[in-house]
Amino acid sequence: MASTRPARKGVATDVASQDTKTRILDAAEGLFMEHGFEATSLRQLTSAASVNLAAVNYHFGSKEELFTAVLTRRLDPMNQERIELLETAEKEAGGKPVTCEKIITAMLIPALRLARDEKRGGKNFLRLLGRAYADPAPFIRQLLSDQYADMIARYKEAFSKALPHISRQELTWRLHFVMGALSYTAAGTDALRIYAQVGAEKDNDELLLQRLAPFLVAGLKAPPVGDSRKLELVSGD
Amino acid sequence: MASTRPARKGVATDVASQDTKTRILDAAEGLFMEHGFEATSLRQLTSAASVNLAAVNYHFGSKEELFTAVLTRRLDPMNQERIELLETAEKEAGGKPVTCEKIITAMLIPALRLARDEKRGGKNFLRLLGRAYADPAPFIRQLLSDQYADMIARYKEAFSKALPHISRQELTWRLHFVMGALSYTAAGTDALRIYAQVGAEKDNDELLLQRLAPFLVAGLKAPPVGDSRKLELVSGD
DNA sequence: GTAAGATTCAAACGATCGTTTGAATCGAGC
DNA sequence: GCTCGATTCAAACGATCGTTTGAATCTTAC
Repeated sequence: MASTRPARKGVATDVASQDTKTRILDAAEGLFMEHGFEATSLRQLTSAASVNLAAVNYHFGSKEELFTAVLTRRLDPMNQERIELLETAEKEAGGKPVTCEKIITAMLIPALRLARDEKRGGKNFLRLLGRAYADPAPFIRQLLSDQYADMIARYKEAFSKALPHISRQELTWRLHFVMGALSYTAAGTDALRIYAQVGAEKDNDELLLQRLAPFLVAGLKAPPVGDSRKLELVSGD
Repeated sequence: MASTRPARKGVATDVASQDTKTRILDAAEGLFMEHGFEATSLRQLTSAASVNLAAVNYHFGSKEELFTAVLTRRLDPMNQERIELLETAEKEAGGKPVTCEKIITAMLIPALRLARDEKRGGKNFLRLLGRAYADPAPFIRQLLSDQYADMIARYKEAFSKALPHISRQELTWRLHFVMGALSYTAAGTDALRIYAQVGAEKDNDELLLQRLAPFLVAGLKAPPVGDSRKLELVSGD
């Protein structure tokens, strides 16, 4: 019996298992998105994927490792593309700072492309990702932290050059807000049913990002607190 | 040996059950926040509350109804306070529109007050609320929709007067982004461990909202898309 | 064909889940 | 005293969970 991991041997091993593994990953992506990690059972998952119940533990080791695989499959390339787009923009700008708008755009485009690629998860994955952001499970926190560390560091550096009047500390917070609005929007849980009034629109994804980008850029460019006066915490003049 | 409560006995029925119900609600608030709804079992919950396992079903009917009670206990007063603060600001402004800053402040203050009131859940509840925002479970979606409908409608009206150049449709989206940044920040799952650099600060809550408010105000005031030119979706000159 | 390993399969494992039950216990009103 | 409704309690319900097992099946190399 294979204790932890079946050692790869032949060529056919990978090809044959790839099909089963992919079916599991696809089914898991949809079900984890729809019901969450805990509420999705391996039985309904393997049933939806038309594979045997034991296949998950055989190919991935455990339910948690399957979830990790589902996330990394899409997240790794997306964040890689984000970094590449940023580097391209930096080269085009020569030595000068990249504009705030272009940095945000570089950040949003890979997410938009992923949302549009129905063959590769489409909106489902972004919704799953949005959920994962709010999940306190340690293995999820660790996973996201690892996956995002490089990308966030690069973008923080770029924003710092584009917005020299914003302190690093302030920028850290604002990037946090940006990721919050982005992940919440991506999750699209429609908490307050506000989509009801705009649901008739088509091609929601591109339109969504075209609305989100100016909002985020304006927030990032906002004058720092305490510049002119403090926020008034109590109403009154 | 029955109860460690020598408490006063008036209407014994209500007082006794109130105590048990409150202990259940308090324990549930912490555990749901920490592990989520599905991952929290009634056995660990009732054990933490020092009540019998059957007490949850006796007092609340089911696990889902308990979750609903946990949320509404804090959410109802908080949103009520939000509406009252907004009405106060509107009266102070006479017939003129309330400024965007004051509207946002009226929205954030009740959340800040709740986060500070350790006796009534404190930060734990806001984190739980942030998680609930990203949960796709139908009964949670319905609950939040019901709880927020009035408040959101009132605030959208106020923002519409303060920002007459922003279309209602655009405003709907931007309020969505605002709620996203707010709930994500409130959840405070520290997804990317960005707090590490600012963790030394004290009184994080007030400081947090003082940073969040200008960010959101700037985003709300941003010129609408297509005002001067479209967002460039591909990098170029 | 045969051997060896990779993969699939049905079945069961022990554990834990939310909920229900019926008796025991409590407090208040007569 | 007693009754009666409200509450607590231990115990069990049936169901479902993630995981493991060992044999059956398939694939590849000789």
